[in-house]
Amino acid sequence: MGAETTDFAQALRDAGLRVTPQRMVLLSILMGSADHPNADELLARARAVDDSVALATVYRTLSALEEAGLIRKLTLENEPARYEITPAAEHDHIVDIDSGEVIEISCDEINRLRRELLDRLGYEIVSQNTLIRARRIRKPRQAPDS
Amino acid sequence: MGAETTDFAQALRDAGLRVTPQRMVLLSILMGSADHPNADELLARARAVDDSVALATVYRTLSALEEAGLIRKLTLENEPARYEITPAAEHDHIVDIDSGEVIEISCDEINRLRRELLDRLGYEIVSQNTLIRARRIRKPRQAPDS
DNA sequence: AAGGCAAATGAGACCCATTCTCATTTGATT
DNA sequence: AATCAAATGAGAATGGGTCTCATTTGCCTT
Repeated sequence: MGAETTDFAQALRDAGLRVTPQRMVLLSILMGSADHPNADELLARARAVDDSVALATVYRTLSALEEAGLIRKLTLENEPARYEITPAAEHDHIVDIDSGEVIEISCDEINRLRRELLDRLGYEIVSQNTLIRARRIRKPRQAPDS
Repeated sequence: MGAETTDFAQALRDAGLRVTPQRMVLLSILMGSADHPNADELLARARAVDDSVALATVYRTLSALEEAGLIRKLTLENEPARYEITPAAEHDHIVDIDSGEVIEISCDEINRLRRELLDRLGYEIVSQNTLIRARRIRKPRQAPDS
């Protein structure tokens, strides 16, 4: 029993990584985060659970999880990188330049066009990262979620 | 006269910036570069013309030129930012993960879709940066330029 | 053409996100 | 339980980028 816990441990093992409390904590924090925390924020949240976690371990774990494809790193301009669980559906990110908030947008059509375009150029996409800096001008026409 | 030289000086003045030899050198280097140099490379190229240019000036000038909209900063993952003259036609960038080369792709259709999508969410795009890490799989179907 | 002054520069100190080192601990395997 | 490579904590080191400050220089005024 303890389906989620087992999942994390199994996911780590499947990725060829040892199961350590630090990795379990970080993975569960990321899995349970609706936002996109950076390394410092992750350290703070991890320490709330296990106050011995070191920043170096956060970075090492994030690198390992990223390499294993379990999480994704968002490289922003002029601020530390943020992280998210690898999304099932590919999506891009908007950074609200006034609030600093990061919003996800899914865009299948854009992704399809991009893949086609790259294919025509003889490339295969390894990863892609679209960062849109934008300003809110009004309420959305329709709720983005649900 | 010297149309280009005058153009650079005028562009600087139009942006509310003083015309200095350092800025002229950097602007002309960027204008004449087909690649996407980073700050160190720009320093080296600038010093070939005027060996007193300082790295701090390169960064300050790049910030000023970016703020003025004359150039664009490309924030990459795990490597220093690169710069390019603000393109007439908006385009995205492919980083060839094997060669490190940066390739431009224009994608009007993608840009249109993106603008529409953001508009529907109540946002106005301030700037956008798409970075595609890709691997060459074969020769392009058709030459990308001309 | 000369003077005045805010802006720009060069040099180097500094900042800060991230990585590295190394002594110690720990997970997995036998 | 013993073994040992992998992982960790703590703090030093790295490196891209920014800041400080004394000096220089555009540009404006006269």
